[in-house]
Amino acid sequence: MSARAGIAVHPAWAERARNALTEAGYRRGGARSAVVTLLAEQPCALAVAELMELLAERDRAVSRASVYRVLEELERLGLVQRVEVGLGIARYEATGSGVGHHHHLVCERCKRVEPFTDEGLERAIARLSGRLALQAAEHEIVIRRACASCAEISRR
Amino acid sequence: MSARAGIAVHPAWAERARNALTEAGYRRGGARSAVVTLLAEQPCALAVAELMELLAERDRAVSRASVYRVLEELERLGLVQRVEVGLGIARYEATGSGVGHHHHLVCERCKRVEPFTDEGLERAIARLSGRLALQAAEHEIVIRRACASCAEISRR
DNA sequence: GTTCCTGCAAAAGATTTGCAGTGAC
DNA sequence: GTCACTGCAAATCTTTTGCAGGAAC
Repeated sequence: MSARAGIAVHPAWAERARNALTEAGYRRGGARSAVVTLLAEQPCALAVAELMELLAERDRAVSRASVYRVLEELERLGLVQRVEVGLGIARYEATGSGVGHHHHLVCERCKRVEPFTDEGLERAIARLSGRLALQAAEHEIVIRRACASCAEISRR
Repeated sequence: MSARAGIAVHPAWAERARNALTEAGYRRGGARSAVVTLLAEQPCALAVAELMELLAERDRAVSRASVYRVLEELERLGLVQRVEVGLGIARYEATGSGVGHHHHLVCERCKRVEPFTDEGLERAIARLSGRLALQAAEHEIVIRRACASCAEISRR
């Protein structure tokens, strides 16, 4: 489903996150560190359940309550973004400088979520921001369709 | 919050929805009709709670279970779109031909949801669809920022 | 030693489901 | 009269909160 262990996809983000947490007066607790480390290894947004499973697999289980609490802190600091892909559960991913900006493609059939980027789309959003006088607005684009493998299956 | 009563913003949609339901073998029950009528009057997506309140105000209260069931049927028929704006609750709105295609601006402060349209964005999405080989993909764009009145307040 | 962090269990919301009575055809 | 529709209540699922013990500083 995603990076197995140890390979930080966003090393700069991980460091920034730890510094920001320290500066904000948070202590370096085990649960908090584990969540930050895990998020730094993910190429795309994870659901809380997935996050907990991955943490448990590496013998660093964290309680549900702590996961939600840590994610909330990180979101408030602008380090994590909550992504709603339309299936009733929230997903979370690292965001901000040091992390590639991307949007999401959601498969209507298997529910898989994949990241994608598009220059033209970003330009259109930038122009739109000017028109609507939005400063620093976050944007999130979700496109729903059948993913490659599911489109294949339904074609049979 | 939205249209008060009786003024169908999407008359063509209402008729299409009723026909589609009939063709799909559904009977013209009271709850089903009430929900379709209400949705046809809304310029933007409603939460289930709002929908129930509006129905109750016009003395055509519908139970929560029925509202969810009707919305699910309509969604499956492609007549209604579920919109997740990132606050833990789903919103629903009429969609398809006869209804203006739009996206959503969500205020981070007061949680208000407003519709917006943008030609450049649509063109960018159309080009993107070609690139990703998506056929008939639905897209949904949510932009979060402070709305005009909230931006005003926080500036004081 | 103090204050924050964490896990557990319970609570709170949103949504779904089971079932029995009511209404459409 | 039959079968679908609806409402109620209970169940389920995600997320949040209260609290007591444990860890960081």
